Amino acid sequence: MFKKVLVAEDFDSINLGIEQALKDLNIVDFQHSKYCDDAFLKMRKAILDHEPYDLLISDLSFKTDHREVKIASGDELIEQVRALQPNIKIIAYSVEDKGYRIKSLFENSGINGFVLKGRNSIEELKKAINLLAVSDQRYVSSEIATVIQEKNNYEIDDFDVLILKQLSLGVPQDDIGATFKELGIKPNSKSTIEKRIAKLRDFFKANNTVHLVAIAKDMGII
Amino acid sequence: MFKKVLVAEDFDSINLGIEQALKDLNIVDFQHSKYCDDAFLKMRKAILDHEPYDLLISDLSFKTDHREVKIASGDELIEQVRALQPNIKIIAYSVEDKGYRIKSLFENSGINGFVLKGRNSIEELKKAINLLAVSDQRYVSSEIATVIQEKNNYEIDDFDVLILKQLSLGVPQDDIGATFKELGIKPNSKSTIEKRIAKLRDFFKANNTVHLVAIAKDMGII
DNA sequence: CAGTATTTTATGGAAAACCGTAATGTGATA
DNA sequence: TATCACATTACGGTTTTCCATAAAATACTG
Repeated sequence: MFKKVLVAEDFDSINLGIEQALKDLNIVDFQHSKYCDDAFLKMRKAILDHEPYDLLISDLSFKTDHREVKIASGDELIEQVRALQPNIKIIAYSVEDKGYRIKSLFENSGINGFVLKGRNSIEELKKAINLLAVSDQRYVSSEIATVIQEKNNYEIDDFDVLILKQLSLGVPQDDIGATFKELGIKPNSKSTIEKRIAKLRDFFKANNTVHLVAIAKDMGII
Repeated sequence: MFKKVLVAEDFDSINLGIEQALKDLNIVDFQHSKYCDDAFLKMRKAILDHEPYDLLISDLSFKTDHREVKIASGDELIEQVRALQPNIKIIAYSVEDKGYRIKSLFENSGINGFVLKGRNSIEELKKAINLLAVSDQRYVSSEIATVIQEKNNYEIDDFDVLILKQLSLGVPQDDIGATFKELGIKPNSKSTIEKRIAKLRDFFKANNTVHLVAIAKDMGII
């Protein structure tokens, strides 16, 4: 079982819940940080003290407040921790349920487990901890397991996201091409932009561009 | 102090946190429901048993799952509970931080307190409980207090929200008028719809309608 | 390298959105 | 009832978006 655990989570109420889970597993040596920066510093200090953590449980989104921070999101924290201490096990504990996002966490950020916050998530969290303590398998919340492997033949790429973002900022289609040209982004003709937007409308079954942006917002793509 | 408390909150981790807060206040008679429907049934049963709750702590948004529900959101739950048992104290405990929404909870749904989930929210929750137990004052999280009284000279009304909602659903401006006519909603000419949208664009400093809907989504108005 | 497919760009016309202005309707007031 | 203020509707012209088609550029293949 894990010997030393760090929890990065801003909400105090959830921290109390996680704490309970850890106690149930007889893990007594744990700390938590309400800011990513703090968490990272704790990780680094523990290494210097030759008492490194062997598990990180991290939320993904952190509220912003008066305090200025270097690491603003769990995504960033996880990536930096992975770089700092490659062998540590990392569990993301979040409400995020977009396959697109979770897949990326496994593939790009190198998490070992993903637990979806919800009605039964403390049990899931315990399961994840138990599994990762003894195995190098991945753990994924049961609810997510199906979502994560959905292969929508057409994958939204970064270019699509860029366009959606511009649209949501109120940039007219004509100007998007110009903006891209300035930024050195390759396809940038009015025509191509139009075509992509049409494809996105089609893909998301949106009636018009306003609808498209509303959907993209709902899905958290932008 | 409150004798009997009901907590409506779907996340188990947060429930554990709230539980801790109640224990700290020496409140031992409390239950929690992970679904609004359950919460409402519990409230009703308690009245029939002549042992009604005297405090409801409710989240606002509940995840949807396989289960079919009548009451889907904390907003609805609160309104129905207020109708069922007018004298009960109700605290909304949520991440919602839009002044527009919170104001409406006080004015239309009749909550007595609002506590914003966050890094120090359990303490705030305790304060709210302590205050409402002895007084009929409103309690509002300190962070929110400022936001809530911002008086934007122009108030977005229900008609505006209706239009924004239609737009976000992909209904073309021409058709919105027609839709309103069918529903018997009064101003419904193409011209008026146009004018209102223009006013909203102006108010939110949106470059175009796509931008407007993106902003409205961000602000949680729709 | 020629030939073919795919992507990007260009173009023009139709539809929708945008914008100002004028006409009409409605309610309050004296 | 007359008048004023204001909201609603109507209308026309301009801009932007939408959509189909075609040309040009690029990538792929034998």
